[in-house]
Amino acid sequence: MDKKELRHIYAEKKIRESIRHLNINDKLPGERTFSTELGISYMTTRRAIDNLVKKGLLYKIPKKGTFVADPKQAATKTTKTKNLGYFLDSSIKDGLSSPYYSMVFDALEKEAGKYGYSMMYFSNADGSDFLEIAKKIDGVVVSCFPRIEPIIQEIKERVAVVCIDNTSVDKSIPSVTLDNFNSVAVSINYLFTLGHKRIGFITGLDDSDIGRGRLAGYLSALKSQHIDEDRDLIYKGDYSFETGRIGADYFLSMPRPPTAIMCANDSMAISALKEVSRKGLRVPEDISIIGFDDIVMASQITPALTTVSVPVEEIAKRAIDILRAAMDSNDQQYQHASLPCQLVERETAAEVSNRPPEPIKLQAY
Amino acid sequence: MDKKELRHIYAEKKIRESIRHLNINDKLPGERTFSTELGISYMTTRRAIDNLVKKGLLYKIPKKGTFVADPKQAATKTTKTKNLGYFLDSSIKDGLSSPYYSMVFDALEKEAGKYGYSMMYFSNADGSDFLEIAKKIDGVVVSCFPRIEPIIQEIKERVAVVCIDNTSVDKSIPSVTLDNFNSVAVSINYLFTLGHKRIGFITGLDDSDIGRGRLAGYLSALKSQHIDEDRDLIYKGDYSFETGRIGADYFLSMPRPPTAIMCANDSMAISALKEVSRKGLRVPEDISIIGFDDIVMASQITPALTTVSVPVEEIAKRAIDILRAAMDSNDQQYQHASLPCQLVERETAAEVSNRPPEPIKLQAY
DNA sequence: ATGATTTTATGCTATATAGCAGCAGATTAT
DNA sequence: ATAATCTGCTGCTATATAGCATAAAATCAT
Repeated sequence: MDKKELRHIYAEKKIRESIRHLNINDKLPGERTFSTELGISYMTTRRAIDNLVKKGLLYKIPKKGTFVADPKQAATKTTKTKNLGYFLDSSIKDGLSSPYYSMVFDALEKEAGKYGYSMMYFSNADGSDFLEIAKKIDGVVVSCFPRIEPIIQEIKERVAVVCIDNTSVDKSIPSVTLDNFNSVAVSINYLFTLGHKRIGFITGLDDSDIGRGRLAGYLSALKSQHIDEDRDLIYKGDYSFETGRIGADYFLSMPRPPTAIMCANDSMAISALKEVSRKGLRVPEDISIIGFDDIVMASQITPALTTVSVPVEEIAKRAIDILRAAMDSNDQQYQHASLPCQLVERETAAEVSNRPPEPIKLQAY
Repeated sequence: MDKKELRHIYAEKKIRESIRHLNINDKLPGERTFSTELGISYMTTRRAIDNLVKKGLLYKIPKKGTFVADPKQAATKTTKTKNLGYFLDSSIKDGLSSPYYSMVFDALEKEAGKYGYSMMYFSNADGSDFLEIAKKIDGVVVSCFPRIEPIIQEIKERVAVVCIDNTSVDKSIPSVTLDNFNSVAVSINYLFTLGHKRIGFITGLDDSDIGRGRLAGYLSALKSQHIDEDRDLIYKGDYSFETGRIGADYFLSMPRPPTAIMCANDSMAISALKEVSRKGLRVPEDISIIGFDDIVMASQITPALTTVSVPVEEIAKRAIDILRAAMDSNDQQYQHASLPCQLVERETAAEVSNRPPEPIKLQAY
């Protein structure tokens, strides 16, 4: 080390050399590693790294480490807002206070924060000016539903877009979705292993991948067991508590009710659960119920809901990754990820009972 | 100098004080002057000054010195962003996916949208740069907690601020809060009319108005009925499901358990409910439970939770009103609104039963 | 006295140590 | 085997000393 050369400049050079062979997004060794290797104090080494970050050769994820940056993207810089949006169709019941979407938004905010982005939330209330909105953000995550597709296409012209939960109709927008089909199929098979043969299904809306995928998973699982599809065992819900209750009511009033009910989301499952027990039947002794989403409430009600857990953090991570890639290099890639979900066995699904449910005894209210 | 206070923070405060009498554009004494005066090292003092520069109270002419800045110039945001923020302390469990706060945020977004504002969400993750954030918004709603008060005071210098749920310690920030005291008192009185005399209370945290107000309401109601305060009937919770469960457990293991439990929020109430029924007791036949917040889940569990409904929309409306006023005219008004809440009678509170609860019979899990 | 030179004051940079907090892997206890 | 606990790593913050550079002030030589 040249006597006159400043330590941090020297460190900078050395670090630069030693990362030459690394690839983009590779993680650098720890800061103290460089420090001891170079025989230079920790803070000075750190400073050298910080300088390289400022110069765009490296980037940091706070608390995580330092990584090799893409030199191309360092060059491209327009005026960024450093804001990302989350767009939720107003037809979603309860908007952001709906338990599933609030989990998603919370996860997005945490993930975005890692890269210095702030999250905005937009519901498409009447009179929303999407051109104005687009100016406020660099990219947007959309809980995509067909009915808002025109709006999304409009936004797409302006900022990076990624759909979650559903894909766009023409697949021109990258997406992070769930393996709804297999998740439900696995759940139904689980009910089979518990001895259930008559399994009711309360659907979601059939206007989206989610609703269709979950129903298809149900039908496919039945088919794999050579059980004839019985339209009477399918109740058309819309994810609302209301239809969960009515659906349960409908099933219980059948001459031969199903011994298990799978619901396309947790809200309906919880509502069905409530209705079933209001009718004097016990869950899971008399009837098993499985939901979908694993909202916070699911594990906390009594009995705790057996349901399909959705990898919300992973969705957020992927979505933000896609947006960052799209924002940095202007070449949009049409990637579509479909994430697996996990059946969580709790207390609302059990072996089918041999005797039929007792006659219904309405409680007075 | 407080032992726990950071040196540079302390220095910042002191410097702030000592420049109060100076006029705009006056030159400050040298950095080393402050340093020796305060008995704090030069670099630390320097850092304090740099912070004040960042905050817009001072400005520097390189190599020349530091000068007093024009506060108006710093405060006056030239360009309106048409964004408002919602700031939630990261110590809040589950962040925005916590049911109460997601309701609040949703209501804020809807209300803000009426006036053409978009909502942003900020949690104070490590490394958040509040000065950057302040640039993105015209005003911010803060779910105020004492532990983030310093941050809020900092934000206040830049944008309009309103606290909800709690007030700021020095009351210098307008607020919209709840009448926690009377709401709980009314609930306890309601339990009295149902014949309950031994009423347990699971508290929230006593670091905020909310927690203290709700506890005070409980104590006051007891007093009004000339019931001696019994410390054993107060369990210290923290709003989490965990403490709800443990609290219920604690009460049930008493030689003479209370016949009713009031909880400082719904999460603890629901969790307590679950624990009580897990122990083989029935709600409300054996024990009554009342919550607070009326989160979405409250009306949907079985049995539906009797709870105190919080006027979330009204909170949002008032908060946005205050922000709009503050943003328009630059004269901040120190108004403090306290909104009444409504006891919602559902299924978890009923007349006290004459016979004591049956012996506890643990279910196997 | 005036220009040259040295000193000093002052803003700023370079470099260092100490310690915290979160996380992960290792180790120990149940 | 699992849970609980410890330990060490790692990124980060707080605080400090040493010393540079420049400009003003003081000193000095003529």
